[in-house]
Amino acid sequence: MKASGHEPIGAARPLAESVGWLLNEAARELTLRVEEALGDHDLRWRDYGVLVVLEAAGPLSQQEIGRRLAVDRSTMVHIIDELERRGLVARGRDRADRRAYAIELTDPGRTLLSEVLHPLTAQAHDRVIGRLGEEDRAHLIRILAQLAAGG
Amino acid sequence: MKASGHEPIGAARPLAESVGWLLNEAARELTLRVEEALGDHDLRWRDYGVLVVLEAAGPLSQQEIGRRLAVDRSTMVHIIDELERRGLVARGRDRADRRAYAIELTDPGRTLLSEVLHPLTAQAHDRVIGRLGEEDRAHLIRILAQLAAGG
DNA sequence: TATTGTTATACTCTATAACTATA
DNA sequence: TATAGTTATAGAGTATAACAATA
Repeated sequence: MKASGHEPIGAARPLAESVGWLLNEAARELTLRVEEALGDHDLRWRDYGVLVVLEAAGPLSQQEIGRRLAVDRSTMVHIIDELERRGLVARGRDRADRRAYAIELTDPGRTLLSEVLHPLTAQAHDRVIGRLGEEDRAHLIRILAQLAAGG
Repeated sequence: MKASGHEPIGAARPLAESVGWLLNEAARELTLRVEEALGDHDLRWRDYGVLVVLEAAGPLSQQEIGRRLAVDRSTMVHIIDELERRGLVARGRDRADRRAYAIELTDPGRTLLSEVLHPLTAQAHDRVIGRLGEEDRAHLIRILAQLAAGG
């Protein structure tokens, strides 16, 4: 370990200088703000994620939505149950595979998304990353995308 | 809303382009890698956080540690219980306030941190942010610090 | 009165395993 | 035999509220 050619990695650093820590702090705060905003409409971060995925990709099976959001299919059942109960999504049938649903956005779901939820979450985002200059913001997105791509 | 002077914030964007999403993805992956590494020593992200805070700040009360890690004091009890049981921290008494403990790193705790845990977590970090060039890495840290400072 | 640590408790979130209907 | 959805259940993690000792 000592011969790894790196800076002294065992050195005592304040937590506030660790990338991992900072990354988690930033993510937590942003998630918190977004959930605050969504809370007015009794929605969670996850619910919004489902709606956004459907908006971008079109009808998907529950399992496929779960795969994209890293949520187990048994957990997806409850999430879709609730969104369906509120009329934001509908459980259509996949004609090619009758085991699977084709979960789709309803018109009210699509409208809520574009007229209320997107603006709200964008505002929440801005309250956090608005602290950054335009250039830093673009930089941040590019770097994060690079990290995500490597996963 | 329409007259806010912004880009069309209601536009359908793939989730993968949202800062919030990317931030959470990056944080989750990094945390996962770090926990993988710590798991070999039966420690969690939180436990490591406690040790690092103590290493950087010296003896602190349970509540103060919790405040810095955003953990409730009732939850801190269990975390410190376990770390104490394993001899990594000790519950010293705060002479100025006999209600509070002065939680301190033991010598084995300090040694484990510098000889094992710091190197392990640094390696885990590197496996994630090593994908970035030196310049981007510095940039990322600076930007995240800026975000954190604004909180 | 307020605060530290503690305990018991309850709640949220999530995954596991077993089932059904289809494939 | 394998897979989508479902259900019941169990586990982890956490916070809330009340209590004792001390401030």
